Amino acid sequence: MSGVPEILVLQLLERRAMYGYELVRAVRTATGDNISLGEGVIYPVLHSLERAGALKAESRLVNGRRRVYYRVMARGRQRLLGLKERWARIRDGIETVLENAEALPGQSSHA
Amino acid sequence: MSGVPEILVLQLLERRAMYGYELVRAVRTATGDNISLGEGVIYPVLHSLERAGALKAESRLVNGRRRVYYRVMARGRQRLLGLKERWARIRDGIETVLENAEALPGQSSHA
DNA sequence: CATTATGCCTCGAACCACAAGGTATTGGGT
DNA sequence: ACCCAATACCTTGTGGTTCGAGGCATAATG
Repeated sequence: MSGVPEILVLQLLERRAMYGYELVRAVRTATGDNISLGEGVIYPVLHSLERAGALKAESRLVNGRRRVYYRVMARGRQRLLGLKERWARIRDGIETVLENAEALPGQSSHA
Repeated sequence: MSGVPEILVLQLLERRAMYGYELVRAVRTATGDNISLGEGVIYPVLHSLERAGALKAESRLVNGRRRVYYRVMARGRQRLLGLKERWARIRDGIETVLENAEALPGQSSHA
């Protein structure tokens, strides 16, 4: 329905290349602690996006530890655009229903 | 992640009792054609909400056809409140990421 | 009398989310 | 020297959501 993990991953990677473990923390901080995705979500998303040609992986060695950096390819940017439109429709649809529901019963004060 | 169908069903039923088939069209029109949920989504949601005590079903016969009307119970209103909060967090989290992403790279023209 | 619309439903598949585990290295504490 | 936390990768199992594609039955329309 929402594709929330994908949209977050793609958008964050569009700003700069990151590796999975870093992305897990980035999602939490960049959403103002509103959304938190575990490694069990991030890694599979990363792999499927790479298989789809949306991301390109590059393995680097830093401090003796292996990091797999991902950067967005053209196909990933396209996909992000589609997800954004889809997201806007869902958001608008829900907001419309929630607002109309509060507007009808009384003149109310809203929240 | 989002619980979009549930929140729509609960919110629409809070305004007035409806039956499943009616709800399918109500979702489409109330969201301004932004969201469309099939019967394969609506009916299972209705049933699980009823099992959870959030909805109460009442079968009526109209024009020789059977209709199952659902209305929201106290537990359903509570659930809706929780879903709304959850929705607000997800929405804010995503909007934050999407906006910051466009604000940083260049001054851009946005879309 | 056949097709459409109404109205209910379920099933299989795909996806999402998470906790829990597994592997390996670095760095700190004691 | 030893252990444990943090870093960094990964998968697997379980459960919940969402979806499309059907199946069933009656009423209205052509």
